[in-house]
Amino acid sequence: MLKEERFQVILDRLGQEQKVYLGRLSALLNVSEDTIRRDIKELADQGLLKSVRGGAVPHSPGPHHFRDRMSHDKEQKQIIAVKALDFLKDGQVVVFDGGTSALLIAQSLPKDLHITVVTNSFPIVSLLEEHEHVEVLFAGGRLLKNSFVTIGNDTVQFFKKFRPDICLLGICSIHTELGVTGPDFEESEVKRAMIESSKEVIALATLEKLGTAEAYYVCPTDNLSVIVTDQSSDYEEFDVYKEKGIRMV
Amino acid sequence: MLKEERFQVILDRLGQEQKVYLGRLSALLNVSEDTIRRDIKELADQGLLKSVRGGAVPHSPGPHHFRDRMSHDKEQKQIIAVKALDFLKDGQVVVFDGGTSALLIAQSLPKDLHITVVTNSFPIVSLLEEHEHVEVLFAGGRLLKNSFVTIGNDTVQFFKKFRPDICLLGICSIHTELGVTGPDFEESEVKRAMIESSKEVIALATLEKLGTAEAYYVCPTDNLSVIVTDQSSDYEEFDVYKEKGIRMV
DNA sequence: ATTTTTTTTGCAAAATTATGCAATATATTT
DNA sequence: AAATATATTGCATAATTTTGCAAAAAAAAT
Repeated sequence: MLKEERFQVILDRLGQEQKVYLGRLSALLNVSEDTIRRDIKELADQGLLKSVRGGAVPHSPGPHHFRDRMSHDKEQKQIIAVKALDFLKDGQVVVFDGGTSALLIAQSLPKDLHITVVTNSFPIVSLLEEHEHVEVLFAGGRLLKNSFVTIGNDTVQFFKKFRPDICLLGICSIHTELGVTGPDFEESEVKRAMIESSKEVIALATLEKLGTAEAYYVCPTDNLSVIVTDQSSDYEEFDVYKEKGIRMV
Repeated sequence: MLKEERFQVILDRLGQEQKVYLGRLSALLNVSEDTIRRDIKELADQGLLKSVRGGAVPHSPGPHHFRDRMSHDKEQKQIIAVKALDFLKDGQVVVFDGGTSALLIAQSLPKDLHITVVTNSFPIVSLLEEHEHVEVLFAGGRLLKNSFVTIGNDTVQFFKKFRPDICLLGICSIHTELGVTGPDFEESEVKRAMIESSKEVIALATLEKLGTAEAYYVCPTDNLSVIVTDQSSDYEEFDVYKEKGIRMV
């Protein structure tokens, strides 16, 4: 029996059931479980299914939905979130960026904090639902379906109307020379507006973001007041920022 | 049994029930509560549900969980929603009011309709998440926590920027002499802005709303093009509107 | 403040998967 | 057709993950 035939059988079954087991397939096709396992691995590499312990399940395709990206760096980002909370005080007006870093901060926000939140992110609003003492100002604009933030000129103009105390800025890439950059033009525009209107910018960056750059320019590193990262140990790179008067946490 | 199968069971249950319990699931799936707890934790990390003490509740980090307390007139409003759908055509720019009437329309919206929606309501956006061909423009402003709409001057200004084809307007109270009125000043302001910018206004009113009035003025009846109600039988009151050139459905 | 319940954490047993290796089958070259 | 190279398969073993249990910690309830 050809390997391709087994592939077909496996995929057919997955088309009908929601799962396949190593043992069953092994018995059905008269090969060892190892073989089936290798088959599944190969199919998984092609993205045709998802290999799981004990078998396989249909691969849920589709481009990165908002929910998926959340799990990525979660530990590191959670660490960052906790550190960043120290900067928030009662009475402040705070901008929350649309990224997942800021989202985790919103998630950890104490219920008794009295602040005004300015944001363009629906998930943030959703999380702040229960916080009675948080006033929310939402930036209008065109809705970006996959990340649930608003963008465009309206959004930019909205941020320009305020003078918030703090901006919690999720960082895609940051580089000592090239400054802060991001992968999307319109989101970069919005970030820039947030930054320029705020008195103080707190950058939220996992270590892997440091020293990288992307296509669209957001702002120079000078605009940042604080960079919050997930590691306490010192890197040489930290010193470059410190010399610029940026506080590293 | 695959771990993924348990995941599926848990998520399925959450799709139907409002919550799931560790104990029940443990018994149902023949695994320890610890395992269920870990499953829930994993699903929670992916944002597929929210882990709570003793079990889990539905939750997406995207919108989705703006709880709609629209039990009141649901049947009548559903009737209205279906009727109102006839007015929506591909290519139109449509304003959705923040009320529950408009919400039900959004819920019944065909997936293949190509329209641009302008709204100040989070629940509307949440419902439109899956509609690929609907572009959403969201009005920024101050967030009203209990109804999840934005209000205030920013919201008003946002609507003034457009010239939508249709405005789907939920009606609190309408009176042949006094016009359309509502119970909240700021919401009235927003409604007025929606109405004034739109070419055509479709009023959504259950019968009990007819002939009543409230504290804050929204607009005269002249501004309405169509009134959609939940009864086909004719009332004398209908004729008054018809004489004014308003179509009754 | 105390009791009860639930969650977290460490740990060991069981199950699953990855890896190296030898045997077999398949393809390619001469 | 024979020889050689390449790929596939099954098995043993090592590494990893999952799972349930028990104790400690934390959170509600009283």
